[in-house]
Amino acid sequence: MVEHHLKTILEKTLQELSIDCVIFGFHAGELKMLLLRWKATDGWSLPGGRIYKDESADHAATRILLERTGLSEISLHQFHTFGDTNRNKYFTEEQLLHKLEATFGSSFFAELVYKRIVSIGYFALVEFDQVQATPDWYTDECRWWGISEIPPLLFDHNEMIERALTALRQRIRTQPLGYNLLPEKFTMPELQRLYETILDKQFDRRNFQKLLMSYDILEKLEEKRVGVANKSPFLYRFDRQKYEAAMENGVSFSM
Amino acid sequence: MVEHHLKTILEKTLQELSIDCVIFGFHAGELKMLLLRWKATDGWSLPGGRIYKDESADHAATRILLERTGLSEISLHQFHTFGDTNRNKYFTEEQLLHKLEATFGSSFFAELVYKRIVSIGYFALVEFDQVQATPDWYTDECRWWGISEIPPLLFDHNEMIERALTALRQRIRTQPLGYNLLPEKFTMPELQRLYETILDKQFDRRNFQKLLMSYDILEKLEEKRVGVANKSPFLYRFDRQKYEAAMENGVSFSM
DNA sequence: AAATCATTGTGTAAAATTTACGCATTGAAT
DNA sequence: ATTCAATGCGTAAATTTTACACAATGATTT
Repeated sequence: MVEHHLKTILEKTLQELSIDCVIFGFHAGELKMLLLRWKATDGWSLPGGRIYKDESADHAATRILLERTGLSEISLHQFHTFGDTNRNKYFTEEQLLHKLEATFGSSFFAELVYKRIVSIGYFALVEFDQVQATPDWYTDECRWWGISEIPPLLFDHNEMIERALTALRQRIRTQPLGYNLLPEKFTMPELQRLYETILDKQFDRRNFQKLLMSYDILEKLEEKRVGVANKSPFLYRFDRQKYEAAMENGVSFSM
Repeated sequence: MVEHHLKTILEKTLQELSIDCVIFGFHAGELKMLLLRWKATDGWSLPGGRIYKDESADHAATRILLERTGLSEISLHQFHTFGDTNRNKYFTEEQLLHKLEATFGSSFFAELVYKRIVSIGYFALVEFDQVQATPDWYTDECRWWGISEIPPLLFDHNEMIERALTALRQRIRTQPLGYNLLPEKFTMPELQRLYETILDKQFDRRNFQKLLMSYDILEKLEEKRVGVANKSPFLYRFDRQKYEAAMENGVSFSM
């Protein structure tokens, strides 16, 4: 089964290139990302895949995101291309080949997967509860990991996550963030916690609110979040149009 | 000759990937970049090349920069990977194939070069006068073009330049710039003109000087530029150590 | 030789932004 | 009924950014 799949895919896709996606979610006050456990191993990796011969790299990334999460219409950001000759950074060659053989059931196929491949890295921000985490044909398990508990991953995927985070942190300084990452309605403290988590920094809630409101992308609703401890906070929602305008024109998050 | 070279190279390099470099220089108050004219055609492109099978993408970019300019020890920045299925954006398929045939002397090789290739884009900043502009084995001419006079280029290279410029403009906001782009000693107005050219914006020279001096990367020399019209300006030089520290820690160019 | 003039060197006040911080209110939990 | 942690709202201080003027220089012109 796995062998058949691999053979078919190898024929239809580019041989020297692949895609890897860092899919960020936000839950329980922590930044999380989706990881996959390779069949019959304890080896984890980022969601990734190959590029069909008649498919653009961007399309491949979008397709992979859809396959792993069920989500479409999510914007993906290409952040770096990983072109080292040996991208097996953490394990020994023997360890990695052993894992690959366990997954693919033959050393022939393991070698094919092990050979030099350049990978284009994309990251995406998705709404945690909307994700239907779905494994690959070569993975047993697909689940969220908190950013602080990520284990040593296959290939150079730990470095990929580092770089994706750097790119995200760079991005948050000039683009609004939260749409697709938070539920439709959210409170100001929730939005603040998202920013604080990504930048690993605390903000004064009064100044944070002032700055975010100055972007003119938030709509304050009549409703409040009920049933929560203490004073019930107002709910907010992004104004789609204004949010997109702010993406175009850029903002300056300078806290 | 060209055919032999192509055959040899095709064997030793990755088949589906290439590198393209946007090499920026600064001269006569204008931002310039190196372009190559393909043999026996009027078609211009960015300097580029293939990646050897045992060579990292970064190394290939460094090597290409060295081959075209004679310069080493220049930092290259990967800014985007171009993965569309059809990267011939400006000419018709017929026009492009015609040019490639003129260069390679056979439709067989033209087709090989025409097929789908994903390209990793790098940009570099170099000192204009230090560059020994050297053509490829498949190009007749290598020379500087002012940014405002760039013609329609082969493949998607106009888009590449746009993206490289965007990346450079992004970069200048958080990293110091000028080392490797200006001669060793330069005046404050010269440095300012560089910033103004890249960002296409004018600054107040007093505020500019104050901000740049606040980075603590410049050494003011005793000397002045002589023989120049009007009041002779002081010369400055980057303090290599402090410059690199500022690259690490980042600066905030907020004018 | 004197006058001209474009360019450079230098400092300060006003405006805008960012930061710091206090008190009243709410509503679940005690 | 009281407590208490979290929220809503506003203002003063500090810092940063912006705006701006006049003296000095030295090649060029008269």
